[in-house]
Amino acid sequence: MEPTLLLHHIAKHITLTPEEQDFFTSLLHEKKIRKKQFLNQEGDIAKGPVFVTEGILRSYSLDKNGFEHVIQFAPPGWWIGDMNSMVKQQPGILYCDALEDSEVLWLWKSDLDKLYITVPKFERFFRILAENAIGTYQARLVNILSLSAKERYASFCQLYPSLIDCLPQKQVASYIGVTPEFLSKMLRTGEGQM
Amino acid sequence: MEPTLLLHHIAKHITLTPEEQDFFTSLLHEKKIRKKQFLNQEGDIAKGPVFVTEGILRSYSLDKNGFEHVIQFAPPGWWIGDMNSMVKQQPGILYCDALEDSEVLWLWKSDLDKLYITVPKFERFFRILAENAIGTYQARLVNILSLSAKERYASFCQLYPSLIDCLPQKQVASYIGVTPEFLSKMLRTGEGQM
DNA sequence: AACGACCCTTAACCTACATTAAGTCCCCCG
DNA sequence: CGGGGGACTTAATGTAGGTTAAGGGTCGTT
Repeated sequence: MEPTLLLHHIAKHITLTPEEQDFFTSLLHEKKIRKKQFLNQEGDIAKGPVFVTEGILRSYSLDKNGFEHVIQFAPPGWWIGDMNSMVKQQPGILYCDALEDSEVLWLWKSDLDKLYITVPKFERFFRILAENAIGTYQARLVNILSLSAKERYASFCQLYPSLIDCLPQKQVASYIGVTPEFLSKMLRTGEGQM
Repeated sequence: MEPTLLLHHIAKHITLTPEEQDFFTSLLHEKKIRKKQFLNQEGDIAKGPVFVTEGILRSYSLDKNGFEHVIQFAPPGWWIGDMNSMVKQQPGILYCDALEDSEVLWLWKSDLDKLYITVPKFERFFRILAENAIGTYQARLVNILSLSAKERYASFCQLYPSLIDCLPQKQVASYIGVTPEFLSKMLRTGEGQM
């Protein structure tokens, strides 16, 4: 197991003693997820928080016509999952799968609850994490509600410069909320203006 | 000041000693906000978290054509604000105003930071709060991305049965992402099906 | 009582985006 | 080497929802 990325990530917000670090690490599980394999499907109950160490995962919903709508991409260093399902241990509304062969670290929700009690510093860590996520979701909502498709694309490019050219175009289309056909036309036509 | 609602709200998730409760209460500020008055405007730096005790607030963005897009409604018992602005103390992207004469309790971000240190239990409280908010935002995104306007309206009615008939219709329209004219037409035409 | 402010409605017209349907390219797998 | 599936494109046609413009109702203020 290679928890270095995750431990660095944590060290940015809280300072752990070696023992605390070891205890935390002992709760982690590793999982390899090959391209197109699912981490979760709609209706599943999320086991616990999931941290990406390699590859790219995505979460998405499926509408009644069978179309996918990407909620989030998760390259290495990101967390992913259906929050309501994880927190309340209820069936989720999101699918979660790998766009490339990937690797994640995760822990059981029940172990996380124990962790909060034995190492309360983690309350702080996950609070900060959650607050940042809220900021991101608020910004995303503003985006979807108040920008045109072209502007949403521009905004995506700015926000995820690293993802833009390693992701199939149709995934980007799904994230910004248009069909692949329309994104294709948009990129051809609108080389210039907005 | 009337912090009962807020204290009840807190007691659902953590248990405070009388002293802790007093200390927390001593950090609170009360503010009355009359209808149409602003709590925050775009570009402001949020002072700290805001809890609604009376009335209704809303947060919204303003697009480049001057149209409003409601991000959230906050009746009594809800928190509201621009999370990125509050957490990172940077200019926000949201406006926040009162739809009715309202009353809120709030604390300075700097006092909140002190509170986390003197009463670490609050880390837990705000973590839980933030996690629930993420669940709500995820669900809202799924809604916007994968439902039609009619379905979004139905979903809104289900989620906020108490708000639906105390809110001007144009506010609901803005929340579900359509024009007031279109919502009006929708309600007339589609009495029956979906 | 009357003014304005605000909200809701209606209806004609408009457009950003979806749908459908071919067709190309390319890469992976047999 | 051959073929099939996935990703991308193109273009014709369709539609959900926007825009514009006008009129009417209600309420709070003077």
